Amino acid sequence: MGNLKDTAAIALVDCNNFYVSSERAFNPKLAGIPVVVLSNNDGCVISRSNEAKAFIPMGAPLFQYEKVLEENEAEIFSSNYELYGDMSDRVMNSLQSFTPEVEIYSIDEAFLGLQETQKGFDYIGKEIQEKIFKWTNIPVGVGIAETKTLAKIANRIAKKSDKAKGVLDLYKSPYQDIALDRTAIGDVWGIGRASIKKLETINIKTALQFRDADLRWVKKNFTVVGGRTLLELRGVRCLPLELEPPPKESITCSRSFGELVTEYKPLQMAMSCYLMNAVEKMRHHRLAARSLTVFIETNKFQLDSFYANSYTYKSAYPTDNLFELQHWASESIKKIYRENFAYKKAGVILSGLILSESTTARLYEQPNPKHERLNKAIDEINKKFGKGTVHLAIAHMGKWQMKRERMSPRYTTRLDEIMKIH
DNA sequence: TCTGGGGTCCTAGGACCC
DNA sequence: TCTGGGGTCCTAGGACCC
Repeated sequence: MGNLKDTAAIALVDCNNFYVSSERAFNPKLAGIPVVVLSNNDGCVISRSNEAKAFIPMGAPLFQYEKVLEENEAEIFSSNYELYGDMSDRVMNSLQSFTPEVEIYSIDEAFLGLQETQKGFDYIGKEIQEKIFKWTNIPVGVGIAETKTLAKIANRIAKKSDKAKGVLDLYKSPYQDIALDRTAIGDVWGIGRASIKKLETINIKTALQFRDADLRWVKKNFTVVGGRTLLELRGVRCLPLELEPPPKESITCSRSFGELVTEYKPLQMAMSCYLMNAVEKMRHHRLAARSLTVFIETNKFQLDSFYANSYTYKSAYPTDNLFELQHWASESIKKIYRENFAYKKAGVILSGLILSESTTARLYEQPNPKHERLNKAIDEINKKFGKGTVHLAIAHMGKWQMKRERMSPRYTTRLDEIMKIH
């Protein structure tokens, strides 16, 4: 971390409407028209092209907007995470060619550490934008400033303003005060709904007002987190670039069902399926879990008949063995399942994760070596033939599976779907 | 009929210990 | 009788992020 001290500026590179842009990257017919991508289960709109932003809000439930979408001749896609994940890798790999100081912050965002050069940051920003588009077909915005929080603000303005054309350098800029004055407090990274409300009562409405507020008061009312945000707005770097991804603390797999589930059996099957996903990911990271949480819930929009519960199974012996975890899961579901409820959603959380090679030897119960070999075999097959090729017998399909009625081909990761390009 | 999923960090408060 | 006080660990829940 010491070598990062001389990083002059931080750039935030953020893909525009990332899921929509990924769809467009392989389908030129989608250019210039309204396009939206839906959440799992085709429930909500989670990515919109600029044309679609004019008439549909973020997070809009599809059923409320089907008519509007049709009137505007919008193209609608189910989410295709294999495609987006692969496009994300391409963008992130491309960014590495500009600097080794790349923090992958999310599927569509990265922070870059930039050194001062003669070209100037604005020039570098434009270069990044141009090359990423050339190499991946994904348009990005670039915001540059002293800190992550300021870079976020620069990025936001860069995307909104026609003049900036997606790149804005606010590093030691005389325009910083103007930028902060025009940024609503709720658009500051780290300031959410609850904080907006609290700040309203003392008449703080802009990023500039927050920056110039009393630090002690902010710390008292918004903890150290709020204090950091304030200092970052003043140009004091509190959030360093994290070049190595921090070790995972938990892995979740949860889904809403395509159809409501009342019976025990299909619930158990769904849970097995989610567990397999989660365990596959966990083993991929060479981790083992100390505890497993299972949760179920009915439709949260129907409060009169709502039931939700969870149970956490804990063991002194962390495990990465699917069969053992399957046992933990079934024990847990038994404890929280209630008859006569229509369940809408369920999930599993693996937590207390540690590196699997550091699991302590067991004094009494030895893990079954047959199981271990079988687990390894499953890893191999899934790696070779794609996720979820091998299932536990109990994890077979059912009506609870999610709807994905409008999915595009997985152009980049499935050989059999590559040829479907129009 | 239909309303996503996957994370982290922080704090307060209880249990427990000396 | 006037009911210490500090430390640590754990958990639940809030807040926020993409």
